[in-house]
Order: sequence, then C-alpha cells, then structure tokens
Amino acid sequence: MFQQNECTILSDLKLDNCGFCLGRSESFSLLTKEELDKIEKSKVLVNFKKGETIFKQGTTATHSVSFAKGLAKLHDDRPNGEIIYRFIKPVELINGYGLLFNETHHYSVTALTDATCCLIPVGIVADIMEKNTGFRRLFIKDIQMYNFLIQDRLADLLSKRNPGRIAGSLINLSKNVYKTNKFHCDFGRKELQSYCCVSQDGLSKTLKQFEEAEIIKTKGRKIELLKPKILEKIWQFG
Amino acid sequence: MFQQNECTILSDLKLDNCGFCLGRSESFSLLTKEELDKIEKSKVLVNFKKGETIFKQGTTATHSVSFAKGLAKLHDDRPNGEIIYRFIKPVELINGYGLLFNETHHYSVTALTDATCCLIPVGIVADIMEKNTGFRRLFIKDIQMYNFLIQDRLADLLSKRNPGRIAGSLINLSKNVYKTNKFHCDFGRKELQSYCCVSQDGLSKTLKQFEEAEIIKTKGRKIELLKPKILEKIWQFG
DNA sequence: GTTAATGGTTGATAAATATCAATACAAAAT
DNA sequence: ATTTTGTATTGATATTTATCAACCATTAAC
Repeated sequence: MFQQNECTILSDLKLDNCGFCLGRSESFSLLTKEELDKIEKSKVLVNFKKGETIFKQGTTATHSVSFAKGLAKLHDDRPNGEIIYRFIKPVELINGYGLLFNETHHYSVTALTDATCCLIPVGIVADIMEKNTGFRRLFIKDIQMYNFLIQDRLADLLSKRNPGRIAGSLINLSKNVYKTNKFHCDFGRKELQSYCCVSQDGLSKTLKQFEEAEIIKTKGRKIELLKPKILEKIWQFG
Repeated sequence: MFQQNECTILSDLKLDNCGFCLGRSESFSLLTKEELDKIEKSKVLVNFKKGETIFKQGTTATHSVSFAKGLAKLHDDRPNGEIIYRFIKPVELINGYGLLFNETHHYSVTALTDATCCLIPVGIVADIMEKNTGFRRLFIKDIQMYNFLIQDRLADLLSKRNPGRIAGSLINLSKNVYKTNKFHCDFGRKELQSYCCVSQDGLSKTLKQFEEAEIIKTKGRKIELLKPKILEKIWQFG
C-alpha cells in the first residue's frame, strides 16, 4: 500500500490552516465555521527544536496545545527522576489536568525531534466549550481517555517486574507510537528507561536477554520486534 | 475539642435528605431548588453490608454514587492482584472515568464497613450538568481532582521502594482518611498490602522495622504514628 | 475448655534488581 | 585517520524484595 509520509500531508493541507487539525482530531470536527474562525485568528504556530521544552510542569496552563508535527515526550519530573507517561505524535491535543482541574500543568512536555505546535489560548477553548455541547462532550471525553490511559499504564507498570515492564513498553512503542514492528527510536536509552520505569543498566540487560532469546533485534536505536506474540506473553505474566 | 461522630451528624440532618450531601459536598451547593428536587425524587438510598460490592469494574455506570456513610475501598482488580487506589469516606462522590469518558466503571468499590450510598441515575446528573454551568465546572473539577490524586499516588509508589511506599500510605491514612495519628483500621493487612503495593510479608517486616525504630506502634489493627516527621522523611527519600 | 480456622508474623532461602566501575562503542571534532 | 566526548553495555557486588514454610495469636465454633 502506498504510504504517505508526514511531510506530504503537511504540504498538502498547509499546517497553518485549522483544516489540518480538523482532518485528524475528532473533537475539532464538531466546531462551527465561526468557532473555527475564532480559533484560526487567535492561534499561534510555534516551532520547537529537538530537546526544547514545550511546557513545564508547575507553570500556568495558558494555552491548549495541539501537537502538529514531530515527536514529544510527556513526562513527570519527580524527585527520584523523570517518568515518561506517554509519547505525543500528530495530531494530539495536550490538555492534561490543567484545563479542567486547575490552571497548572501537572507534567512537562519536551520535543524529541524538531516539532511544531499550535497554541490556542485557554480562554478561547473554554468559551467554545461553554457554548458547543457536542464539542465539549467529545473534548472532555478525549482528555479523560488520555488520563485513563496514563493511569492504567502506571498501574500496569506497578504490578509488574522489569521484563514485563519493558515488554509492555516495547509493544506500546510498536503499536501506538511508530505503528510498525521495526522502528528507529527518536530518543536514547535514557528516555526508554524513564518510559519503562527501570534502571538504565537493568534495561540494557533485559534487552540483551530478549535479544538472546531472539524475541527482538536491536542495533543502536533501531529496535525490531521479531516475536511480538511472545513479547505479549512476557508482558502478561510479569 | 468536642468531636461529633458520624452517627450524631446523621441523626441531626437525616440521611435521606439531600441537605445531608449539600452540607458536605461542594458541587451540590451550586444546584438550584428545582434541580435538587429532581435529584431528591430520583435518588435511591442503598445500604451495604461490610464486604459487599458497591459496584464492580467492567459493569455499566448507571448511577452517580454519593457515599454517605461508612468506609469503602476503591480498587482496581488486576490479573496480578488488586490495587487499592484510595479509600472513600462520607461525603464523597464516586464518579471515576465512567461518567465523562465512557459508560463503564474502570474500578470496583467495596464496602469495608456497613455503608450507605445515595444512587442518582446518570441521566439526571448529565442533564443537570448540561444546564447548570457552575455545577458542571465544579463537578468536573472534582472528578479531575480525584483522578489526578490517584495518578500522582501511582507515580509516587512506582518511584519508591517498600519503606517509602508504606510510610507514604500510613501518612495518607492518618492525614486524609482517619484524620488522627492513632487510628484503628477498618480492614486487615491484606487490604493494607494492596494499598501499599507491597507483598504481605514485606509489609509485616517493614512495619516491624518502623516499630523497632519507634516510629510507629501497632497493636492488631490499631496503628499509631509516633514520629510522623521521620515517617515523612522516609516517604521522601524512598 | 478444647479445637478448628483465620489472620498475622517471622526466619531462611532464593530471585530479582540496582549500583558501581570498567569497558566498549559510536558520533563528532580535529 | 585520530582524538575526544558522550552514550551504551557488561560483569561483579550488594541491596532489596518476594516466596515459602513454620509458627504464633486471635477469634469463632463446638
């Protein structure tokens, strides 16, 4: 099958047009022409270089962020080190607890590649949410879904040991982030470790074990899942 | 200071009157007279015996639950065992992800003592949410707050070892559940273990260590925090 | 009062994990 | 090509934790 890459789509739809997000993010499809205009006028497109902070936990959530291009990590910076809750890819709205709970970001988002975000002032979004019931429902549902996914992943990690944690994380990367069995990570072992919630040396060792059992193949940042089904089993049983 | 117990309050305010919840749960105070009437007419008071299931994860969330009397555990039944996310005491609304995300309960709630709940059909609540903006905001905020607390606790447990997990859990029980330094648990070690995310033997041993260091004192289900500040330190540092 | 049953504790053992230091590797710079 | 720098791996060691089986305590049943 013919596979369109990110760049083609971007040049087709023009990134600075809300049609871009419309075509990708469900909740935006319920906005009226006027509401879209309002967003179009108030939004700001911002480019981030690889490694740059998109926003930081503890700061005020002034904007609703639509992630349009690149890859980012959503992480919680804890006293004992960072935990990566999830990876963010286009098009995803990043509206954690800030928008509906209090005005504070409860985690940080950092670009892993050069990235582009569309920032919409929270006031505008709140306003539209107030008036457009359909949008509101879907928008809130969206936020809740992402929060639930995070919570569920944390509970999963908490109830498993290293092999299970790493197996599950690799499956996640393959299924939900890169959507292929053979992918090149846009980040180093440090990030993979924070994502799996495992020590860095421990990660290396378990990866080696998987490799010796011919379940995966690694070369630098390239990872290939040779036997995804066995990996699923390891995930399940611990 | 004179301390009123649960029973006194109940007989004063009459449990089957919405005034009871009104006096305790913030979001209810923003309802109009008509909305309260509507709830009053459609609500059902249900008594649960100790150990009974209030609702079970996976089932459809047909009601919004206001927990009026007793103590309950909110737990996630996972393949590897249950995790207790939090304890529920009067008056708390239990509206996890079910109400705003999909119609399914994502965790179970079980009574730890004899308990009374007020069940309000979700349709009624959704209806009022639709119309009453102030209530909606506070109600959603409430749900988000509880979800965030759970997420944050999971991340905390995940980043700490046994002593830190147990210290943190004891502090939580003392500060947020029983609101005193010397309390009698309404549940056994099995539950405490699921709450701390630690093996049962491991829990015993760490409690013993704390006791030998004269940080706590235990007698059966009675626990007294002798040096809460040291406990806080243990929590912080792992 | 004795017996059974349940729940909690304890010590010994085994497994898993983190940590440390040394090494290997890869990428970038000279 | 060679050095330099940052990153990744590896083996040895030390902690930590779970598990198992035995034991003790408390309560319930007879």
